[in-house]
Amino acid sequence: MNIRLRHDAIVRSLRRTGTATIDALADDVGASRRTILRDICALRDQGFVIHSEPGRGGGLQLDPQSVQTTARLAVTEVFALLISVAAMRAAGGLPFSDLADSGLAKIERALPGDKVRDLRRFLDCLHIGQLSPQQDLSDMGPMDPALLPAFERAFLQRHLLRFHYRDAQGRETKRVVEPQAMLILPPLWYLVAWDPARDDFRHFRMDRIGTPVVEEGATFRRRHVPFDADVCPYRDLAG
Amino acid sequence: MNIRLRHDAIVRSLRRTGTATIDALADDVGASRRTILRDICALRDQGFVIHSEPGRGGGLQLDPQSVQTTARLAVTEVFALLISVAAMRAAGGLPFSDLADSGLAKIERALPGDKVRDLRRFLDCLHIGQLSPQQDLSDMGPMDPALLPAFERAFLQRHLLRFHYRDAQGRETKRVVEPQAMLILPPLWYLVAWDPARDDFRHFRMDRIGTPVVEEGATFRRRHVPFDADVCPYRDLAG
DNA sequence: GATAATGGTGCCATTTTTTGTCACCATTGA
DNA sequence: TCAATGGTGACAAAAAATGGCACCATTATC
Repeated sequence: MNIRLRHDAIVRSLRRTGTATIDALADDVGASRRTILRDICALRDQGFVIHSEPGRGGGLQLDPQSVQTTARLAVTEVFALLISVAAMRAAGGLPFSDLADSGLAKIERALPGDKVRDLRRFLDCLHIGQLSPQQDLSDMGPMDPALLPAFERAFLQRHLLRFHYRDAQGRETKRVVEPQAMLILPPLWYLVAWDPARDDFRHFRMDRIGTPVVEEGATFRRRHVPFDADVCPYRDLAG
Repeated sequence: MNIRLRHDAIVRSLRRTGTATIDALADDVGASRRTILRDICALRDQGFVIHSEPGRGGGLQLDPQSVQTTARLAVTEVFALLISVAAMRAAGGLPFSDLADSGLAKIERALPGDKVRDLRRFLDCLHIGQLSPQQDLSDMGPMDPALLPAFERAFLQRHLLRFHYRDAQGRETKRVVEPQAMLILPPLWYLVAWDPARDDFRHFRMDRIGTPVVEEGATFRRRHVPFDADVCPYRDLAG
């Protein structure tokens, strides 16, 4: 039997029986006593909490709280989870935000190294806040999640972004900007960008941005994004 | 080299180089051509999308969208993630809530069957809403995450809960109640319970509940919890 | 059409890892 | 004391992974 299947079988058996002796497990999964002991070691290394009681009447016991699950996640899914938990924390937090963080940390550790670096650099560009209750959301449009890859690429490789923008008054303008940060004020997202044509920062509400095009040829340098009330008064500033 | 490490190395190499030939990969990770081919097979089985182009100028190419990660999560961590994403969605949502859901669905599928049932039943008891801005949070205390297991047990096995409760005026009372639901108004949590002594529903703010004791002997039946404005006016009701 | 570069498969001997067996130790309750 | 239990080390046997080889199919280039 495959070693991973056997590990799963041992966990199942322990969950079912509550307490089991090594010999019972060996019988159950069809392996030798020694192998079971090696498996128990491996499972403990993997984070399962298995209590053992020596002596007559003893045995092995799996802490049900430590039952774990493995899932394969795409990078974008990990990203979405990170944002959700971070935004929730910014919104006031839940008693279990710490637990969620520890889960996410495990997920992050499992990511390939370069993806972690990318993710970190992208997350560094994110600023999460709370929307003031006065904000009028009546005209909020949907945002296309498919935009994300373009933004990620523009942010990570410092490429200029070109898009059409429709402002609060419905005026449409063409923009070529340096994407410097993302501002999240659930449920709104803003792109904070340096607009070279206007020589100033501008905030663009993501649901008002037309399909963006990454300008592969041009790069820019990062600027200090001032997130104070003067520059970022939590409203649409892209006039 | 360990087989898993080599698989990781291959994925890294493919990500770095874009397109690579089998021989180049073999050189890179220090294995034979045959082994690389077997590894590619295994990676494809694991869900990585690897395009291959035969003939001169061909090679292997990893679909960057298919990079995946596996993490082992404890059940409580899964629970915390579910709550965070659900609460975020209730608070207005993010453009990526759907992606987060798809990630969580994968995680949930990987959980052992009985744990999924428990989790569902517990989640059914959760009601997530938004706090009205008028709520005074100045006296908000910390909530002990260690309370969770007791609540989970009480909910799932329909056991009465006994605890001390300190109301908004600071009065302390003893309670023995039927836990019927949890109301989450970030950052506050409420226990919605039927209080047999008062023959009515009561809302208890979680941070005002003393260490709860599960009454193993007594069980109760579930009641319809009315979540309308009359019964749940988003304030502390446990008078 | 020939040729070289590429992905892909089957076979088998060799190397590495995993497994089983055995002897032994420590702890516990009867 | 004794029997039942968890735990460790050593070593040979069994199983799995690996490398090398021959060979096939496809493709671009000469």
